[in-house]
Amino acid sequence: MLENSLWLLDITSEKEGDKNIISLWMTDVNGTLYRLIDEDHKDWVIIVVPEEELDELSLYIKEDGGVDGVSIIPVNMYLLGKKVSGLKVYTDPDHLDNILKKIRMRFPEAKFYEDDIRFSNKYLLKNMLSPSKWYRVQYIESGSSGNVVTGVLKGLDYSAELLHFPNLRILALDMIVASPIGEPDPDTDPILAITISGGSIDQQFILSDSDAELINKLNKLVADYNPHLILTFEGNSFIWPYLTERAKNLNLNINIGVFNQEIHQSLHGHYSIPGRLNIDLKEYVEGNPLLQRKTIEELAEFLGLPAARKPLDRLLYFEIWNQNRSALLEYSKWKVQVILRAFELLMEEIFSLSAITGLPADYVLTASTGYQVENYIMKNALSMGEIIVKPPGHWRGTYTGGLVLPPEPGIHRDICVIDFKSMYPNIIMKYNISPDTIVRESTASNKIRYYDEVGVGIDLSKEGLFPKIIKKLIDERDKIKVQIDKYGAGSVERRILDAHQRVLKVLANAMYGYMGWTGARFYSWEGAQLVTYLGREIITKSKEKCEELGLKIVYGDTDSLFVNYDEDKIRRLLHWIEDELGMEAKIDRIYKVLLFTEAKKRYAGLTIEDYIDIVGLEYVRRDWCEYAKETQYKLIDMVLRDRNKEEILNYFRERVKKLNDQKVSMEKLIIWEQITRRLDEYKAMSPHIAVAEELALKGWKIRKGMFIGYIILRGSGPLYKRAVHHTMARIEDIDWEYYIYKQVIPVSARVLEPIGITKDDLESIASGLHFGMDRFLM
DNA sequence: GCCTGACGGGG
DNA sequence: GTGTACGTCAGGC
Repeated sequence: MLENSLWLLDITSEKEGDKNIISLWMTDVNGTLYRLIDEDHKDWVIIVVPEEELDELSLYIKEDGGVDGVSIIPVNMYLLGKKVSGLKVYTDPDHLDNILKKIRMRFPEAKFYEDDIRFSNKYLLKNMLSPSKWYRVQYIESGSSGNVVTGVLKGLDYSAELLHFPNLRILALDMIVASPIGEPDPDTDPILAITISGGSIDQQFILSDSDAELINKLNKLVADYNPHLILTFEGNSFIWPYLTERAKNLNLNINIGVFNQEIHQSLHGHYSIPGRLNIDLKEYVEGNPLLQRKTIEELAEFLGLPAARKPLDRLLYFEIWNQNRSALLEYSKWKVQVILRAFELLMEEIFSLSAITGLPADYVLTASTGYQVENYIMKNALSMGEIIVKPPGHWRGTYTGGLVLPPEPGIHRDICVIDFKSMYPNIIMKYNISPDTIVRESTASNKIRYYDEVGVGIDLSKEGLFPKIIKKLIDERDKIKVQIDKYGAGSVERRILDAHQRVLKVLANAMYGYMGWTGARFYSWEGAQLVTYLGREIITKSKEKCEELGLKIVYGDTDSLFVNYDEDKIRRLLHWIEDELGMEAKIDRIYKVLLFTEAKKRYAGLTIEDYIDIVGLEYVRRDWCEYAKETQYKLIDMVLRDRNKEEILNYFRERVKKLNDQKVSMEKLIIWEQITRRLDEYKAMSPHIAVAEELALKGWKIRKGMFIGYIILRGSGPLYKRAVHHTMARIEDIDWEYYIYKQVIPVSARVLEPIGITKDDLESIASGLHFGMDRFLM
């Protein structure tokens, strides 16, 4: 038997003969790939029946179940906090369905659990394994073919090693396809080029006779290089489905798995490449709220990577391919370089997310936050003796959320923001709120705390699953924060630890949202409702305390209070919060100048660090054109820095004049909006929907999540009849007045009204410009 | 003028 | 396919 330190890349399960075998795909520190198989893993189901039927059920399965190889273990576990006895029945996955069918008929009362978890995931959960971690592995080598060591797994121990990654071989890939009419179709439109880069490879295959050649080259190149990871941008949503379909039409395969297996679609639109990780950075971008437009250009900018010489829109690929091919080929090369560099910068985060949640590094990005959190909860539930329940699935209706105090409109000076530290996670811990501690009956006792106001009781006799998990996340994070200081700024170790602690924080913060999610296995409507209720209580009491102390409150939202910056009173407030409420609050930021309109959730401030902070206003939103947003930013800057009205109005006039003179580039006039549902599900017409329908008629696939960038043109009728896709707009058709009166003026008025400049004033200036007046008298 | 649908960012 | 609160616009009557 051999032993080695190996890093778990991925897990797959497949049928070989009549056996379902698990393959662990691992790599050693040098990058040698291992496939270790485990044939012993059985699928299982937990069956809970009334106590008195337990023996009968056990006997029935043993004698009448009619299936060989079944083993039964009696278990005592918790079902959402309630102790239950049941049977854990192990068998092959193929037989599981059959057995369940029979038992269901014979024991109609029986409840089944954990039969809805994927076979390979059960393996990880049962053995407490996470991908993207190191293990001490014992195995018997059964051969080694090409670049892969194959063997039979004999034992595996967790290794605490966290601070380095194996030497991974990485390939980034991009593909160019185009069609004269609309969306390229794999039935008719060949692959025009494939760009691949990574390690010493830097290649671009360009279509000559047939694209079959391109596919063959791709297959060969992947086999030769044997990468651990294949990176794309939009691989799962576009490249892989197109490539596999195109290959099928040519009687070829995309057989880029480690043993030349085909790539195939697995869960939730993820494509699985056996033995390799398929990481699609589009999915990273979609999960990162700091990125608005979800484009590769934005990702590059976000990470400080070089920009494309000129971003190219997919709608124009056909035209560009025919007229300026080299530009398109260069663009594709730029894309793969961005993908490679971006992954270098993001790998710590992605691998941390994988190691902590227990989902493989490629699938973890495909999974939404809810499923990431859920997998982490499942890991912990199992080790705490909780049965993993199924999602209850029915929506219990909406409930009241956080409390928002009305802002005091106008300009304020020296305001500080008091912020409760991780308010919801702390409420969950302090009040023991968890699906397994909720009590529905209003039984008052010393072990049950009942909240009349929301009609929810909490069992205080044992610590709940969610509080335990949050505590663990916080403890682990604290440990890392101590460890982190041992390493120098910019070191690999520090970056890994930092990514790790950020993921722990994100998960802790996501627990409340998960609790209120209808689709969650551990959905707890009562729990989520109680959390927000207690949050409102805390903020209300703190507000009253401020008033008592003589701190003037100008605004507050959910877990924050904006008060005048009086250090002494604030110190007393913070102590009171700690002593009386048992919560922790801190000074989050201090504003020299702060601007509020009448609207909640919208303000702008100048911090003591001289940083302009803009919240909720049009400047931070993507559904306003760039030109209007730039204007608003500059006006905010001028207002907060006490520039005089004349100067401010001069700037405004200059901005409107540029539009009036038609001297603004079209790019800055694009309005971006997202398609959030299928087109036939829309009840109302609006510009971006009209444009999307237009594109659909031209043969483009309109997918949920797509961004439509449109321009408003001159003409009559509703806006949606005058909106065109930005690639199809001509500058001479632009409705400049729309941009003046419906874009620039509203966003300007919003931030100028607090200093006494009205929308009417601005409109007079604008109309004055039409008539050739360049001076406005107030 | 008022209501509804749709969108996006905040905490 | 984590939650609720909120403002704003366009469309449609």
